Amino acid sequence: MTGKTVRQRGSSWQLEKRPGFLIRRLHQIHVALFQRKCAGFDITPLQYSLLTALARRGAADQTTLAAEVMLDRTTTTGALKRLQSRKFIERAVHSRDRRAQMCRLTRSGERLLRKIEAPARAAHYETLDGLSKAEQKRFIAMMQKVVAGRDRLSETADAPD
Amino acid sequence: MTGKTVRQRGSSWQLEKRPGFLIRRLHQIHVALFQRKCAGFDITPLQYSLLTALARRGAADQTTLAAEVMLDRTTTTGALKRLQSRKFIERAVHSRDRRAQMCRLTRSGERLLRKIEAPARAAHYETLDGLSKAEQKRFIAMMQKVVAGRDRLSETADAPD
DNA sequence: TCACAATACGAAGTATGCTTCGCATTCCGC
DNA sequence: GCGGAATGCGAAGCATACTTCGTATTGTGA
Repeated sequence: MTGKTVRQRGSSWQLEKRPGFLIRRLHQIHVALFQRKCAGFDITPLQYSLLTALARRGAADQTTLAAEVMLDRTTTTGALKRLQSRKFIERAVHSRDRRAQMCRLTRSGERLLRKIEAPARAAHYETLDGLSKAEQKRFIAMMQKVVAGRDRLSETADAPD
Repeated sequence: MTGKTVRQRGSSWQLEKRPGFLIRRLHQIHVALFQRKCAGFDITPLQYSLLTALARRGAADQTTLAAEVMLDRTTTTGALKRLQSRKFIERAVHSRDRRAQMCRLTRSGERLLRKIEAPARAAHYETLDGLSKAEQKRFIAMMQKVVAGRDRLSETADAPD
């Protein structure tokens, strides 16, 4: 109270210019948009990613799926359980490796995936509304560039400080 | 099993090209990097945003802070409580409006903010490693463009489908 | 074969982030 | 000054997301 507060010195930089802050906002916007566009289905972006990965692979254990969508195993398991409880996927112990839970789409899951594709795609691209088509392309390319090379979870530049 | 699965038809598009997926990865990368760079302080990006906002304002009620960092009230309250429990901020009922909780930095919070600024800034910019300086500038500008106009939470294009 | 490493999970704990509901207080029109 | 609207919070519930620790199973080398 008596002393001078820290407030906004020359060295501070605006919240709205920090990459991390903007990224969080983008994420927030995308999730909200996805929920809106896919309202009737009650599916989250993560669940959609998992269903997609499962469709591509046909069947897979949870660790493989986690790697596919770039998530840790625990979070992945939680989402898969929720999908299972809604009968979109089946989970069963692998026949030859009883440690593993093999997952696959149910008919219902396949149907869902077909119906949700259009609105999901719309949500993904509407997130970048405000950018021109050309800018969107550049933006996506840049994101891929940033993400490239950081394939492993938490592997974010092992260089020393 | 008997029928054909959904797997990867012409209309499906790769996980790694979806804006939303890439944004989630960026967010993930930034958070991990922030934790690494600011390891000794045990502060999250959100907490850092709140401390910054508080420093700028001097003191503020929770709703104002939530708007400042673009978060819903409940999440903000949770983070503020954690900051309070670690004595980085004080929370007290407003003298003239007993509904409101006024927050302000403690000395300890001010000290923390000064010490954490450099590594935090480094984390924000290292997130965009892989892009040249010029690209980083364009990237940030594009993010601001996307975010602009969606000021309110969940306000993600009120246009009809 | 038998100890040991690697693997696939699960449980628990913490933090973020949202929604809906409800309470207390304040403000505002009359 | 009084009744209802608006405001600031809190609680509960769900989903994401990470870490650490423990357990069961498999594979491997001596």
